[in-house]
This record gives sequence, C-alpha cells and structure tokens, in this order.
Amino acid sequence: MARPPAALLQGTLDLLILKALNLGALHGLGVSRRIEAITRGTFLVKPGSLFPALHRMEEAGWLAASWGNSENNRRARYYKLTAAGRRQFESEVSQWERIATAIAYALQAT
Amino acid sequence: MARPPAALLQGTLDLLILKALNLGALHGLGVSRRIEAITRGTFLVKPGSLFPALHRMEEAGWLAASWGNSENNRRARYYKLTAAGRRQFESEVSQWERIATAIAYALQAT
DNA sequence: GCCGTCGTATTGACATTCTATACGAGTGAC
DNA sequence: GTCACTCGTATAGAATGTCAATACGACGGC
Repeated sequence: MARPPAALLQGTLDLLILKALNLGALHGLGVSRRIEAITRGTFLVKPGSLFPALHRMEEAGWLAASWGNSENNRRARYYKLTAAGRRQFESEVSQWERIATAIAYALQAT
Repeated sequence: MARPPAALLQGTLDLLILKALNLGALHGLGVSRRIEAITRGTFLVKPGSLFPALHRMEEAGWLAASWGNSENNRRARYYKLTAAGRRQFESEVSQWERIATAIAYALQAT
C-alpha cells in the first residue's frame, strides 16, 4: 500500500486550517467542514488528523481558542487566528506557491 | 521546530523521481541532479531520502535496475521506468493536479 | 428514557523523510 | 605507490504527520 488514495498530502493540512480560519472563527468540526467546502470536496479531514493539528497550532501560538456554544447549542471550542497565525498563513501560502511552481516546471520538462 | 524549512512536501518525491526517469534512464545521484535541474533548484534530494525511495519503488515494480558504469567510470546502478512505472507516473500526475487544483480553489475562497 | 447526532479527544500503527555516517573504487598529484 | 579527493551507493536512528478506530458527554426529538 503505497498510499491509500492519499486523503491529503502531508504538509498541506496546516495551510488549509489557516486558510479556513482566515475566513472567520470556527469550532473544530466547522474547520473540517469549511475545508471540505473550499476544496470542493477534495480534502476530507478526519477528527484524528484535525484535533491534533489544532492543538499543535494553538501550542505554536498561531491560534487562540475559547469555549462557547455551537449553533446547535453544543459545547464547542472556537478557534481564531492570532497575529502570528496570520503571518504564518502568509508564509505558508508563499511556500506553497514556490513548491507548486517548481513542480509545474518539473512536469513540463522535456 | 514545526518543520525544518521542509526540503520537500511529503508525497512529492515519488512523483519527481518518476518524472526524472521518464526523461531517460539514470543512476541514483543522476536522479537527484536531474530533479534539482527540472525544479530549478527548488528541490534538493539527499541520498538518505533518495536511495530508500529508489529501493522502495524498485520493490513496487515501477523501476528496473541494472549495474553499469557512470560517465566517470564508477560502478553505478542505473534505473529506468517499467510499464507499471509509467502507469504509476500518469496516476501520480493526475493525483497531483487534483490536489493542486483543490488548493488553488481553497486559496481563492472568500 | 432512549437514540441519534454533535463535538471533542486519544491511542496505536504506519509511512516517509531527514541527519549523520559509512565505505569501496577510481583519479590525479607528487 | 600512496595520499587526498570525488563519485556513487548504502544504512541506522530519530522525528514527524496522518490515519483508523474508538470513546464519551451532552443536547434534542419522540
């Protein structure tokens, strides 16, 4: 099993979470749903990937979290970007562009 | 350290090796050098990443290898794509395009 | 009260990449 | 002929990130 059709490429999850939260604060599952929406259903982020990532990013100071209630009146933890998180987002976007450009070059090579 | 400036995105190494060999047979270090060339110096693949990957891909039947001599008259192991390797290459290219497109969508979202 | 859903969380396995190190063989200088 | 250097291959060990599976509390509908 080389890779089970690769739900997502390792290294892109942070970028997608940052983008999702750059569009506005959300609770955990909301992040997951927004990622699915903005990638047109291409990326489905499972809880086992999502929550460790959110905790790691909060730890890194990119996200600020607070408890609140969801639309369905459930206890939910809301995340939003910090200033450092916005900088990190910018940085990851340009990193992604560098990589995507390089691979586009590579695939064109003759 | 979140990621040591991420020499490369996990999952793209196979694609780049397949592309390099799709341009013609090469020995190990030659693959490394060709990847650096076609990505305009963006991806530098170290031996410790390269050789395990080559062995894994040979094991998977995507590459066929044979001993020969390099231009510098060194003992070198030459790799070329098998038919399965070419199919795998096509598959990874379209996989990459799906992913790159999805992330482009995501980054445009408002 | 019971059941389905929402939302968060953890555990254990797995694959991949990186750093560091190693070694044999050919080459050129002297 | 031997020293230093490069070429080319190779592996061990550690770190990281993702996934599958599972769990649990609380709310709402009936």
